[in-house]
Amino acid sequence: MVDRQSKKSWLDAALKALASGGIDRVRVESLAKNLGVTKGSFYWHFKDREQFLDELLNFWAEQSTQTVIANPNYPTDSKARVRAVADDIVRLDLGKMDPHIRSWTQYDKRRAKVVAKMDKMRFEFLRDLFVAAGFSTSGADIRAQSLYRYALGEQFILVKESMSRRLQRIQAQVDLLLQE
Amino acid sequence: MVDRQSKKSWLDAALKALASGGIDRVRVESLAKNLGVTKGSFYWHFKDREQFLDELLNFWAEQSTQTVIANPNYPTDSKARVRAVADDIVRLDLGKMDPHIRSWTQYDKRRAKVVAKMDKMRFEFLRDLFVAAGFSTSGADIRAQSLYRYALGEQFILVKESMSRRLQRIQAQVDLLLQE
DNA sequence: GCCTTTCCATACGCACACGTATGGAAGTTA
DNA sequence: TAACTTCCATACGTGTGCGTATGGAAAGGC
Repeated sequence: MVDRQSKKSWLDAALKALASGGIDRVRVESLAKNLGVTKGSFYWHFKDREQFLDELLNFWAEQSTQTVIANPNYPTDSKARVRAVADDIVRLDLGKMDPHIRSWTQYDKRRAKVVAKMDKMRFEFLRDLFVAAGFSTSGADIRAQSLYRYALGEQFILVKESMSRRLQRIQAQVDLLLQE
Repeated sequence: MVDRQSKKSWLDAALKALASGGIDRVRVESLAKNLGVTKGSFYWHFKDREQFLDELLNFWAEQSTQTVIANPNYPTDSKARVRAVADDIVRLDLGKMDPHIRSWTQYDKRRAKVVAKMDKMRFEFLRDLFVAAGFSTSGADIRAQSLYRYALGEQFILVKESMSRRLQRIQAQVDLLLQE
């Protein structure tokens, strides 16, 4: 009658809830209602809400990593690759829920570590792109820092803009970073 | 015995709570406990929590505006002014609670408007700095967008870094933006 | 000194959400 | 088919937080 749930289906629902309004919308009974089950299911799959939120954070980290970093379809030309990645960052709304994640984990040391690790991974991914494009270590560093902050900031700007304008803008930013 | 409270003391406490863990830490009874009163006081000063949160958002907007934009002590030299502002952005942790604000208001259209207005003000303030530094309209535009996103992103990076390193980095970023 | 206004305490009802206890349905194994 | 495992429903206790009703203390006006 009612489909059986897996851990993943709970985590998927939780990610959606998180994106739609922050961590305090990730409620056991609310998710259960969305999934068409009761919390009896939840407490069979998970110990409690805290442990569930831990798994949720790891789940988010995995997904975010694979979305961009693990994409195998980028151009081989190093500068074109930077542009393609920048494009994806905006287009995929990669991390439209970063504000929720960060607002949630900011003062939770254990969880902040997971996010810090993500930041490190993402940054190093970008830095390697600039290194491949011929910049020195320090030059690639500052450019990667800049681009990553731009990407993060992009998600928090609440001014409405068209996608084309946002793409155009990040490309202008990349132009600035790639020059000289 | 107990000091009488004003609207402002409630809002101050709420801002602190917001910064310390997001909007769901802004609870009437919790704030009352911090202030050493009961919620009887709260409901005398405010209609309900919703209206209070509205006032809180405006309160935040005012404070954020005055902290940097209304600072009268910046250098007169246009490029030095950009550097001074960039310094303040990092040093004052201007908006260390932007993630909380944005996670909170993202899908609340009415409140998102307030935040969007803030974004617009901040951006225009930065853009005017670059215009004063001699850049064209479009050149100042892209640079201001870049710097603003950098400043926003700066608050969300959870990697621990020393203040001096952060200052050094944003100055390098400004160098990049000011060149040519 | 009395009255009014300002501000807060106390007590209550209510809704929501967590976690647990227990039973039962559906599938699996023997 | 009987026993066992997997997964979920139901019901309950508890805590927390919102909002209201009401009384009372403190301060100023008359």
